[in-house]
Amino acid sequence: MSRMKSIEPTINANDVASPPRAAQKILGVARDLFYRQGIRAIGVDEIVRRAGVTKPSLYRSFPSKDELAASYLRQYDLEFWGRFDEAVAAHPGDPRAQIAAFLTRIGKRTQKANYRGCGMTNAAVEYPEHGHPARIVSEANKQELRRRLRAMAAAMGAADADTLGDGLLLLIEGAYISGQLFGLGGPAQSVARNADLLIGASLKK
Amino acid sequence: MSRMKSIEPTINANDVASPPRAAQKILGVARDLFYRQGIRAIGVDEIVRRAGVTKPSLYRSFPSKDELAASYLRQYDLEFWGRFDEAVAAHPGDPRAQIAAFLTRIGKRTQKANYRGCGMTNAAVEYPEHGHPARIVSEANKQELRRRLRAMAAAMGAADADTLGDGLLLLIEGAYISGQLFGLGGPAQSVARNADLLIGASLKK
DNA sequence: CATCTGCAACGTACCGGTCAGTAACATGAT
DNA sequence: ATCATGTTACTGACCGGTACGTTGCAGATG
Repeated sequence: MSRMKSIEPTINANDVASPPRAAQKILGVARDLFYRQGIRAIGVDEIVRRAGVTKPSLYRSFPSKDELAASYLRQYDLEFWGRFDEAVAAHPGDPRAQIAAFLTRIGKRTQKANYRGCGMTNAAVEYPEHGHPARIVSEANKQELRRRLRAMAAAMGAADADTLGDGLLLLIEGAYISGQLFGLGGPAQSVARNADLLIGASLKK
Repeated sequence: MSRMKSIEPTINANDVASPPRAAQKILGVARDLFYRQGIRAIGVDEIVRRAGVTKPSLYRSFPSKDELAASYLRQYDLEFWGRFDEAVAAHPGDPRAQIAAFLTRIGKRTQKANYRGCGMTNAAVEYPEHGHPARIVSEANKQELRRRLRAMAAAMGAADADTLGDGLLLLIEGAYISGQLFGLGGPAQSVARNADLLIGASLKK
């Protein structure tokens, strides 16, 4: 804090538990490669090569590749809820509009090139084994999403809130998958419209 | 055929265009392991070991592991359309009931232990690279499914048939994924109910 | 000031195991 | 004898992971 270098923010000096610089580069590269090509498809050698570091640097910051994948997903989780809460905050007290905003955004993202769906969902598909570090993060994220969607469905006044919340979750997961299965012009672009139809049908008593 | 062991049905002798006995054993084992654990997670050594054969036997019948995976998916494709057409045939001329039957069956399957979703969908997640043999089979299956769902939506008299067809596809894909993400009691069990609500909302002008 | 010391972050070089794939040979039926 | 099938034994590349030496820098010592 005392010395000023004007330029160079010096990411974080030694204030609190500074992670090694290499760790951040590794996580950044791993995040990119894991998302775009899959976790199993990427070896640690390629990660360290692209990050410009070496393997021991990776294993000093992460106990294993599986834990590196889990770290990637934990960061993904944070960003996911950031986007979700953004949509929620944009329409205070109006859960239907919140869902619409969130799904409209998903629908648009699925139409961008190199879209590869949800990193959480993909990781769970790649690692079906129960108890895998990456899968644990993924499952926790999905269960929290289910909880929130059901709560929002209840706040909308749905007759069967749990069914509507689950229906919205199915549409969302379907959009993630369809977005990477079909390219441009795929079914995922209609996720917001279909969700709105489903909500309408679930509200009318 | 001469010797009788009383027990032992001797699966198929050499009747017609006999594919090597080993090839069928290999494909059977591969199908099981690929579906339950993922294609990338299973090595060819484990396949031949569990099939009781050796590696050259595999590579005489299949040009590569990727092509073996594609063969697995082609068989999966056949069985998939078998189930689909079964639901269709059960309700002639009533596409809404056909969809309901198909989705009810999916909803039930997702609640069985060791359910791992759709082998096609999973393979596409495992192999994001365009042009991969397994992915080609998977994409073709999904595009045909989309075409049929849209046609059925049109036959129902939906105002926007393409949107409804795509919405049904999103629900189906969501059920596949949710079925393996959440265990028992997951959102996938409500897929038929949500689809029916969506259909109802899409039909009423 | 110059030098030493301690330590964290880094790189070199390597480990055994497994990956997909293959060459060369054995077997068994016709 | 021929030919499709099965087997043993191997390849080079890559997997995740590690033992160990090197570098750079902070603070202490003279």
